[in-house]
Amino acid sequence: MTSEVHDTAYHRLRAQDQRYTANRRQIVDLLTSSTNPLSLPELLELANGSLVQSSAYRNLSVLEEAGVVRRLAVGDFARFELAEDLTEHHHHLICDSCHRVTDYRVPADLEASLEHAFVAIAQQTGFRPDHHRLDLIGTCSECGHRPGADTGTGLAPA
Amino acid sequence: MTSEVHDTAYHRLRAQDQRYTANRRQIVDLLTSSTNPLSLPELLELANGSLVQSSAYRNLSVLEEAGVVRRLAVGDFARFELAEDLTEHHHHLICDSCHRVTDYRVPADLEASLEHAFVAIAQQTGFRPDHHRLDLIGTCSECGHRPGADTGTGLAPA
DNA sequence: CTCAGTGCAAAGGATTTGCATGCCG
DNA sequence: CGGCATGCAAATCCTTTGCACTGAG
Repeated sequence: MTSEVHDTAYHRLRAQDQRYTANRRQIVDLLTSSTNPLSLPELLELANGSLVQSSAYRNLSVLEEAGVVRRLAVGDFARFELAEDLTEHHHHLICDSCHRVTDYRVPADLEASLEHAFVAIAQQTGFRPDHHRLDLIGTCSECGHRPGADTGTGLAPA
Repeated sequence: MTSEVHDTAYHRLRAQDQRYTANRRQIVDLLTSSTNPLSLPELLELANGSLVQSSAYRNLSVLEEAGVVRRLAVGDFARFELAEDLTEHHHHLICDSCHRVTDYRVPADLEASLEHAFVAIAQQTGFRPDHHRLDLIGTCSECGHRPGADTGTGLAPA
């Protein structure tokens, strides 16, 4: 399954005349093993010094353009996760306090109702939807206990 | 209706020992008359030189804390709109190309289904939802005609 | 008078880019 | 070999902050 992700990543990069280098592979690995979207500092920390900021940003851009990675804008900085077709369709719980993001899913019939509504929207407005986003914004269970927690970097509090 | 918004804004600021100054009033005016969330450059442009960047940011922060304005993170920069209880509940069509945002609404029964699902999520995860966000990401009708359009600033192309 | 609000300029922080070097194909 | 990927450092862009000044109560 994870090798399948690498396989897909490889082919999508190839399709854009890009290489699937060790650095890019490691980024995909880290995103694959994480249960939720990662900020760049988090990614660098998980890589334990083997990734460099600027190259990581560059590689994330390449991966994003190849459709392997998706970039999210949460709070003041970006978070990255695998493209949806490499994971299961899911949505995000976003904590207003610590800016951490957790995945969740809704029942299939609700997703179906949403899709149905989007078709109507598209027809009415001429907007061509690519995907949707159903985020819940609030306070995560952890910050519920520690009011005011906010690390700024998106890293776990010390 | 618009004077009602000012009235509410006034009282919410007062509740935080803040004044409802001419600058703040103008920001609320501009947000009220716009049909969609505005970036800061857009706001300044609409104000035609009568607003200053740093003060506008500061006032938007004050208005946000008072619950008059909501800040969105779209793409690389922030966009601002009136708080939801000063408008109707709505969602956003976000154009991947020009980063412009348009409001839309879904049927009430679908909103009800969503709320229902969120209650379940909250119980399962301990996450305490404040509000939700149902964005459609794709290409707006305008960019569908002009592929690749992206002004960077969120301002309309020249 | 006093203190919050304002404008200007400088600082800050996330992200991007220029450039010389290293390595894959 | 040739060109893309990499790392470092400097630059960029949005946003925030420091500071002196102004105006309302």
